Amino acid sequence: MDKKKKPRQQTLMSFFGANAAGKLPNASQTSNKSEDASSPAAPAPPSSPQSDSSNRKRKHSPQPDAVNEAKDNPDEVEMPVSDNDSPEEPPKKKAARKNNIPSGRLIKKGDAAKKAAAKIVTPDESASEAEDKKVVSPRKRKARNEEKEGSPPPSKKPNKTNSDNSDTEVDDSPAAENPISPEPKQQPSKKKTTPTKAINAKATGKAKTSETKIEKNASSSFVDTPQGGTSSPTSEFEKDEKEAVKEEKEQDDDKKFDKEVAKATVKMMMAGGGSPKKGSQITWKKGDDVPYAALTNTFEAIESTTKRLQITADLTDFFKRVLQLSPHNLVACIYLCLNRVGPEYEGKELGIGESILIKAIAEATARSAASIKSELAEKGDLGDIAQSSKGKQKSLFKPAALTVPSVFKTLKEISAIMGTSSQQKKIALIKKMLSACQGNEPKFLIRSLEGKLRIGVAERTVLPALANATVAMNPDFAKWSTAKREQELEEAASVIKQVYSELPTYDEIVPALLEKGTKGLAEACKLRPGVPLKPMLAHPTKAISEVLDRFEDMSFTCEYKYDGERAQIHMLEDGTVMIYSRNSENLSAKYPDVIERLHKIPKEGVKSFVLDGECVAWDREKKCILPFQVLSTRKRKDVQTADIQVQVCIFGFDLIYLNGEALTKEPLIKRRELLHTSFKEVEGEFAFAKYMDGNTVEEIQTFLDEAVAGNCEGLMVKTLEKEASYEPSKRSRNWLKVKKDYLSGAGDSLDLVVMGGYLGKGKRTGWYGGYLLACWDDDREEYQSICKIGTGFSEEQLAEHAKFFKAHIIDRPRPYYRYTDTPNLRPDVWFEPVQVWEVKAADLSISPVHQAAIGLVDSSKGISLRFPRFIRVRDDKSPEQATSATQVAEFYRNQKINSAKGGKDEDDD
DNA sequence: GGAGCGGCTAG
DNA sequence: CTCGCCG
DNA sequence: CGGCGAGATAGCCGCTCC
Repeated sequence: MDKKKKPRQQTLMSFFGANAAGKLPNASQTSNKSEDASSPAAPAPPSSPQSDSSNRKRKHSPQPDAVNEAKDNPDEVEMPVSDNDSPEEPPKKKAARKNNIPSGRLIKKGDAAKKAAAKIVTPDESASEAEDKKVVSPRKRKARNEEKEGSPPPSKKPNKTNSDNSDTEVDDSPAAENPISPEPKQQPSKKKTTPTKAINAKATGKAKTSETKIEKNASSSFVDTPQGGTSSPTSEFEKDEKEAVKEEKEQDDDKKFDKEVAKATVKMMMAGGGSPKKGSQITWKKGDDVPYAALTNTFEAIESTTKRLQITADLTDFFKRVLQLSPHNLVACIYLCLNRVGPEYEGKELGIGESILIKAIAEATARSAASIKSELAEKGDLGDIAQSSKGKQKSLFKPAALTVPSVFKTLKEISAIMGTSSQQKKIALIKKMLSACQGNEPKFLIRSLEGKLRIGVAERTVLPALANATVAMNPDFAKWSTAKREQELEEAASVIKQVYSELPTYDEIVPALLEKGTKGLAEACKLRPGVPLKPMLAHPTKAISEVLDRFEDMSFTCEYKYDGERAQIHMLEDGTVMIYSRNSENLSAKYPDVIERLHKIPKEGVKSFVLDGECVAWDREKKCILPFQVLSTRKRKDVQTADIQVQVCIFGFDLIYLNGEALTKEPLIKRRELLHTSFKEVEGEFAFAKYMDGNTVEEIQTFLDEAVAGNCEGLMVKTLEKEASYEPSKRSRNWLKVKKDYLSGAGDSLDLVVMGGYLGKGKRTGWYGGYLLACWDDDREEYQSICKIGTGFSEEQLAEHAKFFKAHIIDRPRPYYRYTDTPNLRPDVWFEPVQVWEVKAADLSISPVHQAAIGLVDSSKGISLRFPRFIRVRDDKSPEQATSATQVAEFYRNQKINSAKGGKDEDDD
């Protein structure tokens, strides 16, 4: 692991000639200096002949050996050091003074040192007031810590140690809450915005209470609950029964998990822990439509905790009430919980985004879109904004209260609107709903429209809750023993998950459930061609040894992992063919060519099937696989076979259904055999995924190398006999993937300069959620944007960065910042070029927007990074020591070469 | 006909 | 992808 | 330690608006 990281860094360092950069801040600093100074080629002022001539050389030599070149001019690359005396001056011009300046390194966690250093670097920016302000995480976890035992947050903020003060401190210096503020001028005012669960939890006291309840309950008595009915006093023999159940069957993990859930659920049901704040619970008349508020109150309760069992319990409780009073609303409730307007494969989407929503809220509340936008930057949640704005608006007459089906129906309507002025129509519908909203409804309505409920609920929570609720409706439930309840709950959860994974359609499952209960469900809802099932997914692994560990003495197989798009191909008895994506989206319109020629593939006697495979771009002339980027240029709608540019080949690797029989329970070895006996390959159209059943490291390594050489991403490793069924719900990650990245040094590592930041949303409110990074082009003397980055940070780092950059905000980009000024790319806040980050990326690609190494690989387009992630701050590097444009270009060319010939050779260096 | 946005893929 | 939380 | 949910990334196509 280290092994891979290290060499790469060394490579970079050697490019710069920066001796041992990164080891000892001080040492390296001085040595850099001395080396610079003593070097005869020392950069010298901007106009120095040296730098000029080297520039020229670079420009004229058509395709020089880039490595050598970089080595030739290490000083030039590392030369300029940031300094802010004259910010508009290109950095290079300041190079002459570099020896006097401690460079961008300054910033360490240590306080005093940092203050001093920061001052030197930015005498003009009033960094001072930022300094003493601690960074308080807006996150719930931290607030919880305070609340619970007052343990200090993970960040080593010095003045945070005293927990008792923390609350007061927060109140005292609200500005410190958010190390960043959207507009530097208008400092965040007193009002502390809390998008976080913690504060909610604190306010209601709920999360805590329920925790306690659970604890207490586990050990001793329980309380009667209005919902659960009167429960028999089981606590004494609870334990024995639990034991009994436990040893009964030590099956596979997933079952165990279900069991745990079941146990906990029983407890909570008995304790009434499932019902959020009784007072706020909304009831309605039997047979009426469920009030929307009943749902949003449930959401509110769920949002206030992160405990999964608690969430399940809350949801269960809600479903129970719906089952009791308005079962006909259940489907709509479920869809709203999942934030969907219908089954996935129908592909219905709202077609609403942030900007449209802002407009709608603005109109509905008579505010300006601009003011909403700036509030959004501050608060990070449109739902909250809608809610507070709404409060001010008192409507003259009250429209009828919203109900779950009415909201659901309107959402469906919205998703159906298309064509001219569709946006206006959508806005009108949203306004109408907003005006009928009360209480906490706007918050969740808006979040639903945004497509992000952000309360911690998804399929894997809804399904068990649904199961629990159904079981609890059993008239005998109250009479059952604890063990019986647990068992029933567990079984139900497992059945529902199983059924859902094969037929992911609530429209069918729920009615069947209502009619037959969980027992008859599996019989009623079966895998069926035409309805996409959840695909089996793979778990990433870092090493071949990890694979061997995991599968120990089970038989397994390795397959090529093709670089394309997952394709689940269905053929019905009547010959209809459909293709679905990994997310159950219907791709049939995208691949008419595949559908047309699919009849050639099945052998005699195959009447219906569901086949799992990968759809890959295919070069018919060279008969080879093309990269994903080529595939992605295919049209998606109304594709006519005649004008298809990118040809495609399907690589089949699994067979899930054949001639009326589901094969999901069969082991892979049998499914694979059936696949091979039921279908035949057609060159350039259909092939079986290449596989190898060997099980030694050497064999696998060789196979992996071959796969990579054949333009594949790596390998998939799957069990053949034991635990080898196709059951996504059971263990959705029972397959492993080994990526080539691992082989070839885990991608490229670059050192990049931070140019600007984007305000975070949701749980990143108050910090920068992402940053714009650049490389340094010394020919053009400018920083060129290369990617945005938003991942790889811990929360602590997020806080540190925000605090650090606050002292380096500038009101407009430096003239030597090169980027494309699109709204998407333009940072919310610009920074001085003061810090270098090490960033890792999977790939480099020609970018339509980024500017790195422009003119070096493509005359008008720059290069960007794919999947960049933050590794660490490079305090030992000044911004002009960042990876240079030439190096970026070189990386880009290098990867092409490597992928062309198999990538194994550049492991080290 | 281009900009902006939404929605999908990928990891 | 990464992270943090939960069980 | 694995499952899950949430927040990020690049890049492409398609629809709407201007």
